[in-house]
Amino acid sequence: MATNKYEEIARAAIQLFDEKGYHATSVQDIADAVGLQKGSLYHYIENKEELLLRIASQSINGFNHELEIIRNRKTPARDRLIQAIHHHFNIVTGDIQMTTVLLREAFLLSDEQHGIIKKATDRYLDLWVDIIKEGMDNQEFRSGDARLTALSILGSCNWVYRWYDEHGARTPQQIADYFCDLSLKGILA
Amino acid sequence: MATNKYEEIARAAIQLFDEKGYHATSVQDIADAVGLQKGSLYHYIENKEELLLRIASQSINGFNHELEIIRNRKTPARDRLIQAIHHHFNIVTGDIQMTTVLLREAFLLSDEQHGIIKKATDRYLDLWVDIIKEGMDNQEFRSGDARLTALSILGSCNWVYRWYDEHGARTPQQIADYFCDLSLKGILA
Amino acid sequence: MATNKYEEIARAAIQLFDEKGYHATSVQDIADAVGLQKGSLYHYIENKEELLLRIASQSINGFNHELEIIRNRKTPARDRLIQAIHHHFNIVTGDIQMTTVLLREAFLLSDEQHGIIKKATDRYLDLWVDIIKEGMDNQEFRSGDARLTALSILGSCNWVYRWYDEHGARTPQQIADYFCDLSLKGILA
Amino acid sequence: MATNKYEEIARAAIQLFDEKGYHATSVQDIADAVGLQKGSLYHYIENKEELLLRIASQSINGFNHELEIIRNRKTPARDRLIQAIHHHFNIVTGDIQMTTVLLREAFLLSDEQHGIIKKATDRYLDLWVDIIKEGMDNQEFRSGDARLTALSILGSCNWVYRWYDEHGARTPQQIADYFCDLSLKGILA
DNA sequence: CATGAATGAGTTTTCATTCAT
DNA sequence: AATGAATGAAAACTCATTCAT
Repeated sequence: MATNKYEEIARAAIQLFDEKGYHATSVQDIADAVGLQKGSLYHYIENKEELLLRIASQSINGFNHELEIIRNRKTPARDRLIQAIHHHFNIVTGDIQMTTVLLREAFLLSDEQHGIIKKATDRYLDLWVDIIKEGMDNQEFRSGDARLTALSILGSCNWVYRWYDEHGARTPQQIADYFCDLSLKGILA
Repeated sequence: MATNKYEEIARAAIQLFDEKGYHATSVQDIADAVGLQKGSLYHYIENKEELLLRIASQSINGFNHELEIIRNRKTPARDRLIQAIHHHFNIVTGDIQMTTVLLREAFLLSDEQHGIIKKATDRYLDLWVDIIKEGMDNQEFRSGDARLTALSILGSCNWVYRWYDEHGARTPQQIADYFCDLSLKGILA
Repeated sequence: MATNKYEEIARAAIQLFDEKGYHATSVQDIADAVGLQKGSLYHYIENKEELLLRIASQSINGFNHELEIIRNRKTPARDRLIQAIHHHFNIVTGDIQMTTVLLREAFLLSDEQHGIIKKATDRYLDLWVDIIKEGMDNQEFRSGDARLTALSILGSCNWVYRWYDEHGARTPQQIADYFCDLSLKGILA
Repeated sequence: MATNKYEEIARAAIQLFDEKGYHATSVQDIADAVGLQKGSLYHYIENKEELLLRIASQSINGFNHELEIIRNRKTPARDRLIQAIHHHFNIVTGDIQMTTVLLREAFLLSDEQHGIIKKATDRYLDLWVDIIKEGMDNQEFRSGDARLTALSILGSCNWVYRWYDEHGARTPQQIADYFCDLSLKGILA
């Protein structure tokens, strides 16, 4: 399944951190999941915390990478906002466990390591704000507080990790479309 | 300050669980915070998990109690939705630490105890759905998937616990107003 | 035997550190020796290293305390040197295990903690140097390098921890007398 | 530098055992120091303990070999004692790290292996005793307890490993001369 | 009500050694 | 000769909980 041992370990850790939380997952649990002895894990990871850091980093980098590209497109802000929402849904629903680790467990890192993640998630928010601000500036969007608007939309998109069910009736695409519509037009008749 | 010792303990626990997470907070930490010996805590709590359960229960009950009332009012759905958002903001910003414990730590409870919290939070969502569905039925709101709509609005309101800063420029009231406007009318010009 | 639990633990540790060395002695070994569980030890010590530090500190403080007094006496340097040698023998032979820990194991402490011991042992040497220098100045002793002389005499006295046998034929007093004679008059006929 | 790989490994081990002690030095540390993988070391050594044994053996054999020759010379005991002291200083100051390993770490060997070293160091003491006894018998030296005398002189010479500084003001030769003078004539004016 | 000693199971991590390649 | 993955035992330390006083 996994292309190499580290990936296998990280995948097991992601699943366990998602299910039980970082601290309730022992190194023994991870070792059991990949069929290694506890001690052998340390060929692949430096320690448990570094493993969490790598997982969280990989996750937020995935979010940032493409949003960076979307932000820079020369298309209407409205189109880019829709792309941003779809992109976000793709990542969250594509690996909901890893997203959960990022959003719920990363704060457990030591200040220094958490700072790395914090910086990257702040960057992610900034990209959303950029798009919205441009839309407000060119009057595609009603004027307002771009940051608050971004926090509102991003909040509803982030929350998805708490309720999305891959066996549910709707595809991620459909849900994302619905969320786009709500964000753009609101709920009033 | 605290009206009794249990309240004092719970308050210390809330603060510590918020800062460091449930598992990273030791019973010793809590004891230190209230100036008791570890052993003495057990006169007031049954065990650490029960303490978490009580905190989470108190929190979600606070959310549910008034929303129950709001839902039952005979006023337009639009008004009740606005009240729901304001109510939510009041509770989150009124005790952001307790909200954090509810939203981020409660899943660490054993299945049985987590079930209690899960049922109550599901109930909370249902109340939002009820209001929205009524608005859709009487054509105050555009027709759509009331549950998805509730998840979207509730998501953006829940996320507030991650970024709200009591020393920020805007009052909770102002932010809530802004969020109501966005939910109702969207961002398009 | 021991007047309190910490003393009991320290005594067990001294004996084990002497026999097997600090690193070859596990916390479990110490716990076994005093009939406690491993975890219970930590009511009395902060950690294993602090235990070593306390033992080494107690030991060197014992050496320094009385030599300080001897150095300050207004008696001939020769008398004080003899007292110093006797004092040293008393301490070494009175608790040869603790002396062994001080002389052989203290360097294993972290730099910071070892620094504390190093400073105190340097002080001890200085006291010997003081006495010898005064003897050289007032011509009780042949003139020479007081520090080298001190290192020579102290060296032969320290080495005692390696060979002294409490079941041997001579009492510490007798050995000390013999060493005094050698130091003062040499071996030549 | 090293003539072969084993020498290189032993040299690295000597340095590390001196700095950190035997148990605080991991096989990994030694491997790192010589630029090999941990596993590769085992082509050159049987195990860590055997490495310590070989180092300690080499060290004590160096001490014994020439003292054997000195003891057997047909020259006055006084001359041979002076040669013994100079010889000892040459070895200690010529490789103070190896001497440290011999004097401070060898006791960590298992009983059987430590026995080998113990026998050789006992032999070394015996050679000193022989010389001194001959000096006492032929009245070059004052009569007395030859073994105690040897322990006194050897002690001050051994202690050198604790304080000798190759960047110090005096050469090993000068220090040895000074120690010879003290041993022979004492410190009294 | 409060203490603090004691527990015992648990945690993460280290490490000397082996061995197939 | 060299590697590096794997082991398994052991290390120091933590912690929620109990209970006699």
